Amino acid sequence: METRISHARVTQLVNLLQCCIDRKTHLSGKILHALILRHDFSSDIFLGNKLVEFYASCGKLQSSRQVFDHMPRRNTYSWNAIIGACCKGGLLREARNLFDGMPERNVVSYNTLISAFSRNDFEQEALDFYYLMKMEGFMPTHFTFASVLSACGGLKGLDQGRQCHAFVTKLGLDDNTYVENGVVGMYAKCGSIEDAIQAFNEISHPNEVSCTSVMSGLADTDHVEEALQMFRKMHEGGIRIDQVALSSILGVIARGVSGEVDPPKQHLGISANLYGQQVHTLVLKLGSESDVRVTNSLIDLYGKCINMTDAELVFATMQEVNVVSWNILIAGYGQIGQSDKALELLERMQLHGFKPDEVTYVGLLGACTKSGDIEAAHKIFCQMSNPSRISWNAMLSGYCQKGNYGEAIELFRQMQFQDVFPDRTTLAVLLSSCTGLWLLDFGKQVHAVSTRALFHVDLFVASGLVDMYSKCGKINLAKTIFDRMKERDVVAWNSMMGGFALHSLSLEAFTFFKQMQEEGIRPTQFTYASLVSSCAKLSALSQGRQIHGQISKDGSINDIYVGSALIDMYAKCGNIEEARKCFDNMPTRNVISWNEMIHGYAQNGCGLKAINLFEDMLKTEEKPDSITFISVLTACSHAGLADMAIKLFDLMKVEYNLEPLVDHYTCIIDALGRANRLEEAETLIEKMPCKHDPIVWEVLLGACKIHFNVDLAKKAAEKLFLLDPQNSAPYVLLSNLYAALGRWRDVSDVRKLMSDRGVVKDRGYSWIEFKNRVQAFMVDDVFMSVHNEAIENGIAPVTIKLRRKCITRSTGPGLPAIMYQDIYKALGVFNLLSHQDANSMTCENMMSLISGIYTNVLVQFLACKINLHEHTITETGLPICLQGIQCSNQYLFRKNVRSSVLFYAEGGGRSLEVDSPKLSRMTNVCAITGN
DNA sequence: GTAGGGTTAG
Repeated sequence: METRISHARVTQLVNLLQCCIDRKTHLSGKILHALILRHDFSSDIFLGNKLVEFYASCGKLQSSRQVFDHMPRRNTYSWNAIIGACCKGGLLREARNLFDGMPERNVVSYNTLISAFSRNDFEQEALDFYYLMKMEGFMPTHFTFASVLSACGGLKGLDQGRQCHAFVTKLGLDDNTYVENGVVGMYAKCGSIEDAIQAFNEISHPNEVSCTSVMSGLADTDHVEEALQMFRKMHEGGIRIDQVALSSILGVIARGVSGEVDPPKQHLGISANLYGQQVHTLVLKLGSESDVRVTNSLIDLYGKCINMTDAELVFATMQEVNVVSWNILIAGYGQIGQSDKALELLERMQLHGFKPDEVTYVGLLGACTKSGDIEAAHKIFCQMSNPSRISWNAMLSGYCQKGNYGEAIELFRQMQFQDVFPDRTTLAVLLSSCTGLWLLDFGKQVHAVSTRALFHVDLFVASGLVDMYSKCGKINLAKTIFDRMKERDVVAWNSMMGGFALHSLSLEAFTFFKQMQEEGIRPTQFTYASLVSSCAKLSALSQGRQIHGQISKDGSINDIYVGSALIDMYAKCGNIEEARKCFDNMPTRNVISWNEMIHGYAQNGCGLKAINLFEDMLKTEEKPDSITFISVLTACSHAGLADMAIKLFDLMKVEYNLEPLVDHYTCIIDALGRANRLEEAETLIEKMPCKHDPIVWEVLLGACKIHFNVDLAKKAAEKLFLLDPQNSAPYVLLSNLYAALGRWRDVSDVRKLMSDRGVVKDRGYSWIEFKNRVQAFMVDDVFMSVHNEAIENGIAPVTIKLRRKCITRSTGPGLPAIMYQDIYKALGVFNLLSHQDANSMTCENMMSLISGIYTNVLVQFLACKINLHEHTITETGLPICLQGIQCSNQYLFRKNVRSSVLFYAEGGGRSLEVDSPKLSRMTNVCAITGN
């Protein structure tokens, strides 16, 4: 009797407690607790369990724990209740300890833990518990799979996810809505959108959860348009649009605007604001404006649409605001570089009692960086008490974006002292700083660290490595890393193509461009800039024009770097009017554009125009830099304006505070040399800080050759023998000077000296654009091997007629043997052309042809053969594109200046840094034998 | 008694 009464009492109390749990009424529950104690019911396990649950539901974890600790007897439910309470309160470690110590577990114990770990972003731990559960012989339920599938999605663990899916089907649990949605969500999160859609289609009654999962999955895989359609279908199909769906669709639209989507779908950007307003209306209609997460998504979208007015408006009318809302606003202003507004918001939020968190500071850092105030960013960074890796990264990338590479590297050192470990972003930023400073050794260290941390296969890190190695001169290493990459995006391709362009591996650049388009990667302005620069290096005008056309269609034409590259390309192809047209059409110009145009005039022998343009530039905001002066000084020397060169040289030092580099001195020596002011040039060299740099002596020697000054030429050559013993240039130059004077004995003496000392003339390469293909020719290489390779590869070989006898007779006696060989080689190339299609030969083609070949004599010889238009020969006797290449190398490779100047000016034979195995691998290469 | 889809940053 007594027990029956107490049993009824207990049931009554349990029911009352359940009411308190449902309504989270703390006070009433506490009164019940008091009642339980007073009537000595505290030994009842069921009541004790309910009390644990009740306190947990009110967020009173401590009380929960107290009840549990004082229970005289406990069962599995009691343990599950306290574990659940800890999970609810976020004390996962505590929950785990309790789990480990409980005498007997059941499926619910596992499910509770799995769910909690999965929801708190500890997906791997959640899976570990799942595997443990199976090992201990517990059968997973639909509750288990709902969490486990979600964990697989969070880990992007497609394989584990598939295994779970299979197991679900095997157990026949695949008809549960939660599990079905779990499967869809898992595939969507893993990026396997086709599987997600298939799983979705197999659901008999999809609900708002299923639809939202697919929608987000579509957006994450750049199918923004389809994601929008999904939302429309959902709306029309009468499926409930809840707050999660609203928040998600706003995120989808925001994605379409923030440039994370391929360019063709970017038109969403234009209408995103409109879409935003439509969903905004829906939010109001459904009464969801009270949900912070929905309104936060809304202000985020307005912010991304650069519609800060509406963003502020929503913010002002929000019923509830949290830190995230403030952060979104700050990021919105940061994105448009309004750091003052962002800082003002920081003050406002603190005034309203909100404590800025890490995201706030990162947003502020971004705002300051964007507005260019990197010192302010650093100040904010210093105020942060314990910056996380993300904040360090934000600061590092701020420095890197502004070109403060040294600071970035220094900051990284500090980061290490603080024991903050780098991640992929850190390494990528660091690599780009190494690249900026050409710190190959440091870059290699970063490579080693990346490899150890297994980041070297990461898309961003690997692209950074490719860029670092190629910009630091290790193009083959760059290529190896590129080849080993598992996935490649447009940035990776751009890095590689930029490397090829930089190293004058233009044919590789073209091949890669084709390949990347075949793989469906859309080129960006960086791609085009590299490619156009490659065209420029080859003087490949028709390819250049084609690319120009594609650029105009693609909309990259207004890019400042693409524009500058086009100017360079046209100028190098001798098409100065078109270069100027590009320059005039540019919506904005920077110092690079000006330099490129001035340089273009200079290299095309339009010295005065270059100087005039330089004067125009001085009237604008843009300040000339070191390179501007190289261009304009080159112009002076080519135009024979030695005094002007000296005047500008002084201006540069005095007015613009620019320290003259070897290149500037070289220009001055060249200008004086061409003007036959050789003694003056010599005196100047002696006074120069860089008088031991071989290049200046080479230029002087070149000038001596033009003006037949044997004494000074000998002196310069002697100097070069000492400074650069393996350089063949002084021997060739000197020998050619003697040859020009008919001093054949001296010629053979120099040749003998050269061979005695083991100096070998480097090979030169020539190339030609013909029938829309760029063909490269290698001098002094084994013609037949390449020829055979071409046939093996199914490339139609081009016939080359060798008419040695004929040439020897036609040019007559008097020229040295070496000259015959050169002419013979050149004519080999010429015959190739004339044999194929002499009539269609354009002036540009011819310019391309001779740009790679030899001496003044030869140029004139060929010029009269094909009636080359008069204006293409400049006052110095060198063809336009020839000078262009000379200058282009000065621009990029200081080390090659010496060889290229000589090579092109005199036919010494040293050429660009092309390694022969690479060249012979080119499919469309032809080589011409010497001897 | 335990479950699924959502907001800010690099």
